[in-house]
Amino acid sequence: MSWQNVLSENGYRVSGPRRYVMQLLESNAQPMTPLEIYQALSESGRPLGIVSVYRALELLAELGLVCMVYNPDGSAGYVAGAGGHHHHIVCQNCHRAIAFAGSEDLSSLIQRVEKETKFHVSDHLLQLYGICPDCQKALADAVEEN
Amino acid sequence: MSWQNVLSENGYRVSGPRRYVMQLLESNAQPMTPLEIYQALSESGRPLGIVSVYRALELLAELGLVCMVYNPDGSAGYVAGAGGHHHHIVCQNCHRAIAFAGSEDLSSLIQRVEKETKFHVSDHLLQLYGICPDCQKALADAVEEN
DNA sequence: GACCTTATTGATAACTTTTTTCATTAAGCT
DNA sequence: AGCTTAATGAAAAAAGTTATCAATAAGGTC
Ligand SMILES: [Zn+2]
Ligand SMILES: [Zn+2]
Ligand SMILES: [Zn+2]
Ligand SMILES: [Zn+2]
Repeated sequence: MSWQNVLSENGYRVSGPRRYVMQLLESNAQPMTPLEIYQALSESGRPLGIVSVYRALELLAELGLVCMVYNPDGSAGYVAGAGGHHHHIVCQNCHRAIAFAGSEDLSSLIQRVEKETKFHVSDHLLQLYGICPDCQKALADAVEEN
Repeated sequence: MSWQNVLSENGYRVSGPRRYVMQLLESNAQPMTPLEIYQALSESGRPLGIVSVYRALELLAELGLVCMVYNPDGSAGYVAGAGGHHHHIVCQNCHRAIAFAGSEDLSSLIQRVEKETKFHVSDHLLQLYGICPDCQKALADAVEEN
């Protein structure tokens, strides 16, 4: 189901700002802050109030159409969400964030921790950090040049 | 090594504000925001500028003595860090955060994702969410009363 | 313990980010 | 095309964070 349909079927309108924000995030793998989104859209001739960016993000996040990605330094940004349970792997060099399916097997870990802490685990947050293929290549080339 | 020693050995002084913040976080399992820390300390007769809270947290985080815990809603707070590689499990009811050792086995997951995405994985962020033993009991009791 | 040096603090102000308010606009429906 | 009302934009308020600099106190020396 397209994000337009998700909006409609939940009784929300497919408005300009929502479309701009969604399309921008879909076209850009780097997580973006509200301000960055506002600036990018303004520069590309899609003037909208920054307030609308905040409101669009709030709604899109609620509907699971975008999600937050945390950087190791604690800063965070939004990326277009893949829908369903998934996680992101983030490049520490170019900050690109790629989703990977949540079919991971954490069950043995979760069982161990449940036994250890007596907690009941029902959810989790997982992100991987590393270097993307492009940056691996770029970094390797840079070394060669020396 | 105690956090006092970590400060000293890195050339930092064990000052009042740093002590206040560290002791508060050590005595409180719930992640706290800078403002919450400031208010709690003010109320308990340890007046300090909120600026000092920010500065203390920045330094303590850099030294790995405190760390950030993310709530499912995107908000975040600081808890006293256990040192070394570890993660937190957070109670969705009382927000208590307990550390668990990072001896988890994510290697098969990481290998799968590396193959899938061609990324080189070098780090990760993992948090579990659930219900702590106390809250399990409290919630069960609440049901019985009906 | 008194004294010295200098890292650290606190108060203020500046700045950034987020939320509120409300009149105006436009999305979706008929 | 016209209607209804959700959604937007501009401005202001509120909240959160960072910068500045004189005053303070931590840690070392005598
Ligand atoms: Zn990269
Ligand atoms: Zn998962
Ligand atoms: Zn609990
Ligand atoms: Zn780990």
